[in-house]
Amino acid sequence: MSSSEPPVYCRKEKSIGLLCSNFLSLYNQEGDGTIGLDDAAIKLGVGRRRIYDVVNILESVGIVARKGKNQYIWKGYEEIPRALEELKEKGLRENSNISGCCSSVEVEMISLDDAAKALSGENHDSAALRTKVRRLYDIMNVLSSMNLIEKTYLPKSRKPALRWLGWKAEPKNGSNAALDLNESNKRLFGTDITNYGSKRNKVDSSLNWNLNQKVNMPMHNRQVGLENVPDGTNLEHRSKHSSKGIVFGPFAPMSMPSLKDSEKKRVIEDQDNENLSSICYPQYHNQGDF
DNA sequence: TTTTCCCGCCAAAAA
DNA sequence: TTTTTGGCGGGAAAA
Repeated sequence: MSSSEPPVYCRKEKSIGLLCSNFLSLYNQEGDGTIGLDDAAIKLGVGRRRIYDVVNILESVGIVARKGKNQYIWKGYEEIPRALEELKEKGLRENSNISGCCSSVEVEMISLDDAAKALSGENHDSAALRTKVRRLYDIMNVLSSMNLIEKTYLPKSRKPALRWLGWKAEPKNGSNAALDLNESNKRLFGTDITNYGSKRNKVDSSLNWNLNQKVNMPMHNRQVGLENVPDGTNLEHRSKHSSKGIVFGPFAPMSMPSLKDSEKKRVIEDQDNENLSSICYPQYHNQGDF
């Protein structure tokens, strides 16, 4: 009758892409550089499982590195080129070429199911492929939240695809060959709180939806007001703490090694399964480090 | 309807 | 053993 709160469960507010953005915003200018998983989970208002999702991908890209149990360290965005290059080297080393695409060593755009196909080797199980696609969505969302890739569609087939964006180091403007991700960025960070403890199908309408407002903004000037939801005990404080105005650092600071047109989205394949050998491994094998 | 993909069960590695 | 990591797929929101 009277009190009719919009009890709509909004799925987008719980996405890992958003979680990744918040994670990066939170730990970017931490001088300490230490990242505790529980701390991150609490501060970002999600369960530990979701932190693993984000952190694993960030690790594969070099932004963070595992330090120990429940401990990661912040490496920074400048590690991205190096990490991607290593991933590519390893991918090329262990696998002559990827099954599926055999043109250049790098592709700037592949369809989703081509990627899933490549990740599955010769396995043509529809179930396995579907699982792969699900993982791919996860990875795509975090990588695109960092503007490393972009979700698009094939021009011809209208099928979902990913395009490599990277840092636009295009020596095309005639200026210095430095990077310029100033205005060429397409998809930008969303900045919201990630979780407020509402379930999937049922919503607790007893909390305020305090969403931040900046969603589209170049990365250098991105500012986030982080809201911590302390394990869902009292989430009744509205967004008013602007004290934590975090400015998102530039993606690639200043001294970017001259990365050629290499570094493709090999990240995805590698992080998902590093062994694209002749045989198909139905099992994942994440980072071979310790 | 199909596509997208969040949630969390639960098992494999660590501790 | 307990705890930490993280595959994996159900199934519901979104398109």
